[in-house]
Amino acid sequence: MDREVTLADVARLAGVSPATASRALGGHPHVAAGTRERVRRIADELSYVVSPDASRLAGGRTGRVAVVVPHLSRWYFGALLEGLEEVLREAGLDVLLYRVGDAADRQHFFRRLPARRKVDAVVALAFPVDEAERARLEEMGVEIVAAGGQVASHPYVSIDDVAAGRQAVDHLVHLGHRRIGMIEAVDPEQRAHQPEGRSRAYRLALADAGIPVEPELVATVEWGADEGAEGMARLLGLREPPTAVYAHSDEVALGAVRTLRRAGLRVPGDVSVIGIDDHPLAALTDLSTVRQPVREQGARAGRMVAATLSGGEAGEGVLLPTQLVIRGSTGPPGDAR
Amino acid sequence: MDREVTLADVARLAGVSPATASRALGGHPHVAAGTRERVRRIADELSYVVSPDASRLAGGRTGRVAVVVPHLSRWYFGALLEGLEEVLREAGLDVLLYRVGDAADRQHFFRRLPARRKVDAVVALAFPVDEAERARLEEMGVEIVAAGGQVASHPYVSIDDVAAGRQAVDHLVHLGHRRIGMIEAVDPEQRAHQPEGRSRAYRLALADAGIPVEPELVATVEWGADEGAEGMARLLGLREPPTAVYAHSDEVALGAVRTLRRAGLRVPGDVSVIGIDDHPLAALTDLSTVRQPVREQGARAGRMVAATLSGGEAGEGVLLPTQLVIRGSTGPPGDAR
DNA sequence: CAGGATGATGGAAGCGCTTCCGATGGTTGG
DNA sequence: CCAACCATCGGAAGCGCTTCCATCATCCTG
Repeated sequence: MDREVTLADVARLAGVSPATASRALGGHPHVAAGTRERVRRIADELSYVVSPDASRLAGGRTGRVAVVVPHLSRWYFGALLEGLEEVLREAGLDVLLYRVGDAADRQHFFRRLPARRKVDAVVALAFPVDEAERARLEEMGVEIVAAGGQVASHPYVSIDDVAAGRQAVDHLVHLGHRRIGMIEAVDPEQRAHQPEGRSRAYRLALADAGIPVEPELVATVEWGADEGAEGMARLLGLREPPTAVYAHSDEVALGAVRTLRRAGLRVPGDVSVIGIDDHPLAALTDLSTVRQPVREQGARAGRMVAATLSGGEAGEGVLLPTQLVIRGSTGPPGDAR
Repeated sequence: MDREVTLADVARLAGVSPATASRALGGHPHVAAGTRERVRRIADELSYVVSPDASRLAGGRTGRVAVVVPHLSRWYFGALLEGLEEVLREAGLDVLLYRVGDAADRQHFFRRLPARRKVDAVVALAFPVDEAERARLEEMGVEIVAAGGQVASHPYVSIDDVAAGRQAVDHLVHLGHRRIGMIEAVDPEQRAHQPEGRSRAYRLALADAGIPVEPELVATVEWGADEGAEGMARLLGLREPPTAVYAHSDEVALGAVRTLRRAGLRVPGDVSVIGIDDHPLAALTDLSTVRQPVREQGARAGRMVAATLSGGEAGEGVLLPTQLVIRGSTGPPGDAR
């Protein structure tokens, strides 16, 4: 079993001291250009890689980043993670995965992790980080980047939820719908006060169209397809049901569609349905939606992390564009084609 | 910023040397029971946790396990990972995530990771590990556990793919179908020679039922809903199309259903469709399937890892049971209800 | 051309832990 | 009652790296 290649090996081969070798590799100043080159070349030839453990112990970087995510089995989070992981891996950073669901998890996470200085940065995936938590991490010298959700005063990459929601609702309005319902999903595991752009978009769009907002047309459910189905049932129970429904996400919309079919109603003949995300199954089920670039958000967040850790600037927040995708689940009202 | 609690602190408080403290915490022999107790109590009070970095550097464990997974955005892998992560986190182990897709990734992974001794164990999620790779890890003292796929001669937790497939196909046979098609999905990123139990099950079930296997009734596609749709189209193009179709997984089955609907055929009136997995959307779309306990497989794998790392035995392989779930996508042939 | 400033490098300490090697003192058996 | 043992514990040496500090060799300025 061949021994590990150490810094000392590289230094010896390059004819310098370990101290200089370390500086050369770390890109520190006060190292002659020639020396730096030589050390780097030797290191490369030996395919030397610093030991994260030793480095970290001695006060350096760990080469690891924590990724915090509330769910793993939902497509959205998986795709986000996939984009992120790829970039991070290519940047030579290891990904430490933490699923943090409820409040207890959160508390535990924020108390434990930074104290052990296991990572150089944390990426919060669709995961609101509050001010106190942010301060805690900052204090410990850990960088933060958010993807799929904004963190006040921190680099993030996300979509404009309000704009996305408006694309969806405006589409329904343009089709001529006046009685538009919303199935609003809340995540029970997340803190309640999430500023819900998608819901706000609904009210804004209706207001702009001069349509009064009727509270009974808003069904609030927990996130999920079954819950979406239930929300739709609620809407169907109204004296005057909506002719179109805007769902918080595609999974919720898919649930709504099922309820409609079971009720013998045609989509979009009797009721139009639109979601948000462009989940792979949306294409399959011919669901109109607003596409957001999920993998891309993860990848961008990854690049931001890599950039800050290599000394550069992460840049400020980025909002990626969304795009209305019209499929077969939306049409003019009363169009019993 | 309060300093980290170190082993030295614990030792001092307990009135012993760091050496003894380390042994006490590590559960080594040759430590008086009383001393061990005392040290542990003090450590607990101070909520001391060993620094993985220092421990690893000094030749101990890292407290980390690598999880290798070919995909992240598919429900199956996410669910597997969710179960695994939860158990590992509770056991105090950190999860290092590696997505390893194609052959190049694999090679890179197996060459790099173990050499840097970053982890104590690796869990391969639905990821065949070949003999050479296994040997490489073993040689470096890294434990291996597989979930959702067997690894010869290593602890694993999985389902019996052949049995699951038979449950599905037998169901179609029992309903009276004689002309049964199969949409077989292969993962382009995985090595080709995966021993496909689900496909074997098809041939076995037909043989048992005395139905000749006709090659034209087997459509092989890449994994995915769209691909499933395409496979179904192929089957529909046959002179005599099948009256029932067995799909490799629910996503594939869902694609098949879409093709059938577009073709104006009723499910199950004209064609029955069954998948495997019990994907959340299967319930939603009323798809018959064979349920497998996905999260549970991940969790079990996690427990196996935790067990081996704490010195116990992981136990041999475990096959979890699957269960036929009859929904509305399967029915007797020619039942145009 | 001298004195200080600046740049490049090596020496050495030490991060927090594990473990080898001995030292110590109590046991046991002949 | 003494030698041989053994269980228990402390001392100390690193693991591989970063960084502080000291040391020279240059280089500039006046």
